Amino acid sequence: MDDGVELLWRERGEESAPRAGLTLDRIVRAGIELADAEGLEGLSMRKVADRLGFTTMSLYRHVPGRDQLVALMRDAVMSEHAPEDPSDRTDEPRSDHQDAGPQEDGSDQKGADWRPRLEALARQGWRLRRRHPWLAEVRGSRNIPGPNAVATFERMLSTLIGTPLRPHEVIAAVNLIGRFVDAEALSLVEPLREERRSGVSEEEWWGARDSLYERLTAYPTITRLWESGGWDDPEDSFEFGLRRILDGIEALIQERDETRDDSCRECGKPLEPAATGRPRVYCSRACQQRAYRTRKKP
Amino acid sequence: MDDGVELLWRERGEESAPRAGLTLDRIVRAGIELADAEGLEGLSMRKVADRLGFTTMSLYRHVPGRDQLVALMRDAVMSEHAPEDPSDRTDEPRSDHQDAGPQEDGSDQKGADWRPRLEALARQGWRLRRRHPWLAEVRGSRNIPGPNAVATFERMLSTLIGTPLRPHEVIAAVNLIGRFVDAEALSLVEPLREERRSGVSEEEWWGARDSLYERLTAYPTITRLWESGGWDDPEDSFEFGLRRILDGIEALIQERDETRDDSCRECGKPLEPAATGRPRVYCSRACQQRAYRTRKKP
DNA sequence: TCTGCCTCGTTTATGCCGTACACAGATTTG
DNA sequence: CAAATCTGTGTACGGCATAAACGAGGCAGA
Repeated sequence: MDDGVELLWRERGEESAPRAGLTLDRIVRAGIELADAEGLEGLSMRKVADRLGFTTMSLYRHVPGRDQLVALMRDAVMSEHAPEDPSDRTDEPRSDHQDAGPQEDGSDQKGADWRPRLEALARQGWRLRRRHPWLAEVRGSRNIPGPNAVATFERMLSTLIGTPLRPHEVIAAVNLIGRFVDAEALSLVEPLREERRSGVSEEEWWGARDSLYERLTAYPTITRLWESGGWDDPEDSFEFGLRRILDGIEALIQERDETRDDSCRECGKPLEPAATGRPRVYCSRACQQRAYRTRKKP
Repeated sequence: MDDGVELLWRERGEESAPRAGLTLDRIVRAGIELADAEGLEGLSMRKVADRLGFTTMSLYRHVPGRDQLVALMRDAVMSEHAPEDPSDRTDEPRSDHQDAGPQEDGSDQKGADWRPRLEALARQGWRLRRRHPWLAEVRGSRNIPGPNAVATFERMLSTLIGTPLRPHEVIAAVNLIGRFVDAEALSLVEPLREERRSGVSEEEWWGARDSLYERLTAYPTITRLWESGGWDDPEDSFEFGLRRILDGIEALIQERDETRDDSCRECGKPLEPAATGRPRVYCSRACQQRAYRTRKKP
């Protein structure tokens, strides 16, 4: 029954006992260190407790169970606003944007700068997952988002809300990016995990699989690509994928831009064009008002 | 040391003992049934053995270990060429394509039909993963591909090899699609797994998390999207994502098409344009020959 | 000062998991 | 016919999450 919502969203006050004894924070920090070093499957209640010098069961006085510990670790780690990594080509605009909230303050129209903003956020997620690869290993459809996860989500949504995309498309696009980053991160961890477990490097292991490669010569396309060096220095799969997906989203925005007039900018429902005068943008007075209010609020 | 390559690629002959006794095939089939019903984490050697009426350790006479069993299950399942599911919108062309091999037989130029072909293969993978959701749960970077996995890969590559994409781009694009299908499948399984484990439906569970939703009202973009019904009937995330990614690939192909002349069609290296006459397509006589040979071979 | 409760950590135990190893019966091979 | 090989069994180990009962210290009120 205890799902950890309260734990995740608790006020982060001063933990009263600074000296000895277990605290939630200490447990979470130990968990993060452990997972950084050994991956999520290397994270066991025993090991966390050992690292802190307590017995396994002592942890359960502070955390309901392993799953909730992981949730706490996740949110803790998301609060590290990963600083710029110079090794990233970041096309991020230097001007600092307001973190959240659409910026239809007149100066730029219809969120034209969505792409660099969204790209920067995707890269930030990517950087975070390279620092803590186990993040991508946290699976499940019932991960309660903590404050930091929600803030990131909010920020990503806000990049697209100024575009002509319909509400459910904004959400779908952001989810797509999110899943993409996670998928890339996952295929980044897996080699690490295998190397840890086996002690054999990836390259070495695959190199010892000659009997497999011999069979592959029977496939013409694979062989042809092999011979023309397609595997010699492969594309950076994150960069490649991100670009493709952003291009795809851009194409959709373009499409919506051209046919903008037939759907409400606020709720996405189709709207019949006005017979005379300026083309309509909202399907109803209610939507117009709502848009006005939200534009005004923040 | 036994990695299962031989097992995966063994000739599938008549298993000599038809009556009693354990066989690899029986074990693999039992494993598939179990995983279909209980997911990959519900697959244990004990349960497989029980289902067959043998002891746990008897399995190890036929399979080196759990991991290799899973690999065998994977390849077994990939041989089911999933028939058309009428619930899919399949834009697959009706004319049956040769399964493998580039088709530069003159009739169609530069693989213009790559998109429906690649899309059909992605959908086929998606169908397979809906039938056997545990497929997406098989993780790891050292999964030895069986004959069926390689055949699928070959077919996907062959759709793009006729395009102006460079070799490493062909590979990156196919990998992107593959990871996308897996990621979607993974987020399809997870709710199932949670429901199995907890006995509570997804909807019910999230519905009971009021205390979370209240906190969300503090985020303007989320609230705005919520109020305009963005979550009411969400986009089909597989369809949405697939379209975006294919659009992204299409954009890249377009780009390459326009600037085709500056890279070798065979090896992708940049090539200087011929001073006179017809623009060059290959960077060297060697590449030209290689292309000719591979065009001729199959 | 005594009493009862509350917090925190410990001890013990249950039931899963993969699989190493020694053994036994059957079957095949020399 | 004897030896070797194949197949299946039983037991055992070390790992995991966590349930339940227990004990020591602090602290409030009588």
